[in-house]
Amino acid sequence: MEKKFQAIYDLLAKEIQTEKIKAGKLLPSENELTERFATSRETVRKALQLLSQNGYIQKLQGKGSVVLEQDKLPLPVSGLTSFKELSRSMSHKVETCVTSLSCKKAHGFIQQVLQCEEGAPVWELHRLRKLDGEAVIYDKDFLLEELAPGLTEEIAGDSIYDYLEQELGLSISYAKKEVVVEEAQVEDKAIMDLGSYQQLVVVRSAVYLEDTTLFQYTESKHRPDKFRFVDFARRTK
Amino acid sequence: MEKKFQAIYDLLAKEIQTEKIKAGKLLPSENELTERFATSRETVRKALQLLSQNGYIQKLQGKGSVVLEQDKLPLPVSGLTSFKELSRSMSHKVETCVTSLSCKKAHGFIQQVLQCEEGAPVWELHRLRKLDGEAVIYDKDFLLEELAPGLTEEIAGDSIYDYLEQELGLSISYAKKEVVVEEAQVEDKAIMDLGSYQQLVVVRSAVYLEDTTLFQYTESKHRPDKFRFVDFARRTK
DNA sequence: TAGCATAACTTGTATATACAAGTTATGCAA
DNA sequence: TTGCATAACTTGTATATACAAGTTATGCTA
Repeated sequence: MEKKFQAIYDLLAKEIQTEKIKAGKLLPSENELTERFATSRETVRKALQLLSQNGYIQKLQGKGSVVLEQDKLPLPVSGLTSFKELSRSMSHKVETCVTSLSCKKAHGFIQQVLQCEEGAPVWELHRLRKLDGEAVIYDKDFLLEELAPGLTEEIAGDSIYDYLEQELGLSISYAKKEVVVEEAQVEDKAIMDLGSYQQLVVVRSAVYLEDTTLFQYTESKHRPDKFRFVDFARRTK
Repeated sequence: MEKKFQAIYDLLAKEIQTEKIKAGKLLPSENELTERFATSRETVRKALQLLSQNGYIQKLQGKGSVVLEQDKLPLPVSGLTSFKELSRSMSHKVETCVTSLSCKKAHGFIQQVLQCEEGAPVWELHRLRKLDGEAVIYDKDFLLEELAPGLTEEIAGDSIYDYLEQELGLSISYAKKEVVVEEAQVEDKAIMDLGSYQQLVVVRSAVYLEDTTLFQYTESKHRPDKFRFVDFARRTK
């Protein structure tokens, strides 16, 4: 059985997305929702909390839950969205080209960031991302071989996250991400359509599994004019 | 009386920060904490949820709550951190210089983004941020005059958020943020120490109050080599 | 000893109840 | 009509209980 609060979340999220409930309006009260879904108020509140965290609604004590504008709504919560998802929201033609996939022995920098044994087998995956025909993003992924033994070029060309979660049953838990601007290297210029750009936006991210082990390290280089990062931050404290 | 779960959160967060509880170790179980704080399990769970959201711990069903590494812990949750906070975590000399503060009548673009009446009074605040003596960040803030009537240059030179929250009692609720790279304008080059850089990282953010009204719009231009954005994303769904 | 079922933990979900705190509409009184 | 107390909403916090689901250690059995 699917979790109840998740089901309520999905249903309400869809109603907001399809504008069945319009922005600016109030959601039905917690008590009404409790009755409608034949559940307890706490369960409804968990669903509403999720909606709030993901930018669908804004809760106001004493008033109710206001539905927020959705047109500019950023992706779930930045940081774990794949290129595929990203392109779905923009309306562009997207291609992914695997330029290399090899299994190497970890050493030096990679061994250090992945926190694995010296010489442990590690997938090194290079992917070139094209947006409307132009090569504008270059990804280098490093992931532990023992955790994704069946990786192939075909799989890698699709969404890696989908493969990890659906096929391997690994559940990705959280990611740390850093965004900086760096000088384009000679090899970057050879691979990507950089035009006269001399700098690249570099996104480095570490993906952790549920057991807190570091699983994947990615360096993603973006042509500056095609880079866009959207973030939705909520005040917690 | 302070909220109980918040108090528990503060206490545990401090213990993690001061490494009284070390990274990699498990937190006491929910039942133990319930007893220790003489409260109910749900209250403890709310505190733990906050700790998890802010990257202090990682909850694992059946095992417990693992304390995460804190050294690389990014700022609270990106998006609402002020320049002052940012500089505190890095160890650099920081200066803020208010280059202009004026109250203008809203029109055109600004009237549109702030969603206010044509001609409504709006503060326009320009600030130059220096890092170790170099002018590397230029902020333009626009905020509704009626919500911050007593703004002065002195206040603006400090942290605006502190002023809004502590002095005016306004509670900031959430912010949308966009990060892109754009060509440096002639006036940018005149104001900032750009060297040979031709592009700037531009962060545009909208700050909302609890009643979901847009309150402040900020455009922050960063010299690319001094820009760094850190994000901590947690899988929600 | 080795293997395995099980007991004893852990966190996750769902329910019910009570009252606090904030907002809004009602309706009485001046 | 105006003003104000109040009632009737809303969401927020705190508590108690029950069972599900996942992990780990115990200890029995072969």
